[in-house]
Amino acid sequence: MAYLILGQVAMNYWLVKSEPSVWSWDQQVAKGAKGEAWTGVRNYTARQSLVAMKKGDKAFFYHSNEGKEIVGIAEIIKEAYPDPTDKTAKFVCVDIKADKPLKMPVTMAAIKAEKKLADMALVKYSRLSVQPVTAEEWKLVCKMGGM
DNA sequence: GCCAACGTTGGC
DNA sequence: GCCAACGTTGGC
Repeated sequence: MAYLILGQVAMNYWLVKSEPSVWSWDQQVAKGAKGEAWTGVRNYTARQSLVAMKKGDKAFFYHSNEGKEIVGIAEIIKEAYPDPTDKTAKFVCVDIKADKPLKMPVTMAAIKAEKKLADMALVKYSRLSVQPVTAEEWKLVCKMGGM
């Protein structure tokens, strides 16, 4: 059932992945409140999530390949618009800013070890770079991250 | 560095 | 529209 908080639909939660050698959490933090365009997504499943993102939604920031851990929480500050780096004009991007780091990064190993997180897209669809996170998953990962 | 998973491309 | 070949992602 959908419910309302102060007249707004409850926010949605997401997870975005980046190889830290390409774009890291620290680089995201350095961009501050004005954030940065999350470009380069070239997968239609991931695109669906980008389109569904609303301003104010939160997203886990995951480091793939190196680290393999959720390191921080980002906030969507601009909803989907055409990705300027996409010559085919089919794909979109959003702008995100760093919100806050997790006190303790939550590793892929820790997520796999937690039975309640077995259905996370991060585990089931390991190649998907932008994905939804349920409110239950969000809460649990935050707790594991010392938040 | 390997390779499984899986999305995309292109010949038919 | 099918499907084999190919390319990419990302965990290990």
